[in-house]
Amino acid sequence: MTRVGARPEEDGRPTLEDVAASAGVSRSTASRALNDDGYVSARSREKVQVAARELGYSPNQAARSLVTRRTGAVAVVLSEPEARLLDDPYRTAVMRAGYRELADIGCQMVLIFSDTREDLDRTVRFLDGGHVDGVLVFAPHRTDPLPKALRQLRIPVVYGGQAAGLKRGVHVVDFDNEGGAKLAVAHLVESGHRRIATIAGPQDQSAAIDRLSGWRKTLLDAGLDPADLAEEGDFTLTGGAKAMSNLLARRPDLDAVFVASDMMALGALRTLHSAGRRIPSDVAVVSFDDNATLAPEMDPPLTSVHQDPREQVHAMVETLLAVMDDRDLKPRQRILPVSLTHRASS
Amino acid sequence: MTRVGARPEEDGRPTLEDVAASAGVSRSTASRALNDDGYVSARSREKVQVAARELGYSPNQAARSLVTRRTGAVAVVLSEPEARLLDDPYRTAVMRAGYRELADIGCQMVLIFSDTREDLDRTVRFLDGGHVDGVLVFAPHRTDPLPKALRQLRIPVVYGGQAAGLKRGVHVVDFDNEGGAKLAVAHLVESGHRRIATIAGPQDQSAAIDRLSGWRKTLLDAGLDPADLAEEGDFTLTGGAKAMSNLLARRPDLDAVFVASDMMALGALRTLHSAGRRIPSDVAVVSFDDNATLAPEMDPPLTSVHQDPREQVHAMVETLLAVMDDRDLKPRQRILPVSLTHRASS
DNA sequence: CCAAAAACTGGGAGCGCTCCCAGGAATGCG
DNA sequence: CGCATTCCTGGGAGCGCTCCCAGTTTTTGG
Repeated sequence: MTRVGARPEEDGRPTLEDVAASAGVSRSTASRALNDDGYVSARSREKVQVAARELGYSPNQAARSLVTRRTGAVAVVLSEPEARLLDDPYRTAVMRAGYRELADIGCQMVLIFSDTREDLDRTVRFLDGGHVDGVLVFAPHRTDPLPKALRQLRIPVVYGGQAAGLKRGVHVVDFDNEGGAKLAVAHLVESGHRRIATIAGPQDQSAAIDRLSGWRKTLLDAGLDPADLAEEGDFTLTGGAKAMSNLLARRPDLDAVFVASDMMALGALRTLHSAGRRIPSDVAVVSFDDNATLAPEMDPPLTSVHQDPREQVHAMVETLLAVMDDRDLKPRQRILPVSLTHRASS
Repeated sequence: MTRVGARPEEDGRPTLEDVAASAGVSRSTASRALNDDGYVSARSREKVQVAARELGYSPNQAARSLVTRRTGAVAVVLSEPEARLLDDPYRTAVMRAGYRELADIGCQMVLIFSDTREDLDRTVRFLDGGHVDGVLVFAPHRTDPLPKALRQLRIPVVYGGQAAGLKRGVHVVDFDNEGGAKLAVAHLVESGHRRIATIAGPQDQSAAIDRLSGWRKTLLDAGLDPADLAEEGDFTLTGGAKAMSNLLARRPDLDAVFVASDMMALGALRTLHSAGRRIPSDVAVVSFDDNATLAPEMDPPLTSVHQDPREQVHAMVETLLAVMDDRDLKPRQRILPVSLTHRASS
């Protein structure tokens, strides 16, 4: 067996020891040079960096995290039935935002879809296995068993939106859903509308519940009657379309509708168009999400309650870092403000 | 300092040594029992399992992968400009499918969005850092510098769709884009249509190019003239709508259109509706993707060329496993067949 | 010019695991 | 009953890294 060179040839991956040898310094010095901490002379640092580049060195993460007890990875868990997820542009935006925000702090995102019962076990096992330093969880459904299962975790967890069944003791970053709905409906009231319907989201989700209650409260405050004017959708396009036709059938006289998501609004618009209603003159429409690729692109462009996924994830990461810094930080509940983006549909 | 118990209390995480001690066996035996390999007596195995459960033991993955040289993770890289990605339901489906398929073989998916120039460096560094055992790459754009950069990787890579600028030497699983387009257009020809337009995808992507050429070839074979009947979209809803109105302006006499994606078809339908054309009697529409949450839900439901993301990812994972098994497997180019799903739009 | 401080270096220990190997216990068979 | 075979066990080495510490060199300043 003829083998050229020393260790690096063994399996193609040079180790820190190889770099050190090639640079003519010790492993310790090489480590200090590459992580630049501690005292290293400019000469040594230079030599080490050159050697590392020449050998194509990249540190073995497993070895590093074995001793540092840090993985440099954060999990983002999306707990939602499959079909929903595909349809929900807000979730897509969240993934993207998660990736960016975590990259900004030098962390890798590990995306986890948790849906079925067996997913739950696997998810918990994974998260508890030391693969990641922290977890961001989106589990909108109130009956979701995941949040309870996550209590046993030994790593920091931050929730995006209310965590099912865990009022206290967890870190949450949510949007002001009720406030946003009030904003939207108040705007419709001020514009002179009197028969303001709503297409609500599924009432097993806090966000949907809060948006519905915001609508109801604002109507009552304005002395308007909400009876017969609410219909529940499922946050999908077809769900929105169906809810809209139900509403039209029941209350053909409605003059405005507050829709709890952009996607459902897309469906509602389709129904309104084929029913020959003009927007906003016959029926004004205001929705919720203000998704960048949906709301402004519709016909007509939608007035929508603006919530920025990036902002939410940013706040979540901020909280996560705080918890990693101080393990028994007292639970933080942050409610982010929302605003109304005014467009042609109202 | 009063401290109860032994090591486990130190930082809350019991080690294999702790489990072994608690079970009254050696570390080696405990390891064998938990990974069930080698010889372990039923008695020992039982004791170890009980101890592990009681202590809430979960193995330290860093330590394990340090010695096994396996991480149990596979990266899925999506290289695409931000805006595109949000809009593209096929990509969402790919993420989901990737998660499922990888979970099935006991691997964790690490999702990576690579978009900007700096992403590229970070991505390569990460992939080469030993975080993952293999990579699945979706880089549809021909000018994308990523595939070239990935050549230096020391771990297996499999591409979904043609890899930019790398004809040979890489593993690819693609769909038969040209064949699918031919299927679609042939169907329109057989139904008696003669002025068959197309809304193509961006011509910097292989898939889009192949679909366009499939359309062209089929027309020529049928003795039809493709002149003035092709318009380029960008795979988005609004892009599809715009392309459709351009086509209508140029060729008001068109009687069918082959659209290169469901999303663009959604836009095209909108334009056709507001132009008062009836579907399929005035204009027949056939699209590409057959996305489960789009094609069947449209008005009318779309005839579409069916390609299953799950099938593609499955084949990619299969290939990946083969390469991990045999590092210098000769490059595999798999082309998956597609079929036509017939619905009301044609 | 010399002691103290600061700057720098290398070796050793050890993170928690798997794998190899030597040795002991149980079992088989002539 | 003796010996080979299978079964089972524990100890040791070592994966590649970081951190600690002791030792050496350089710089500082009275």
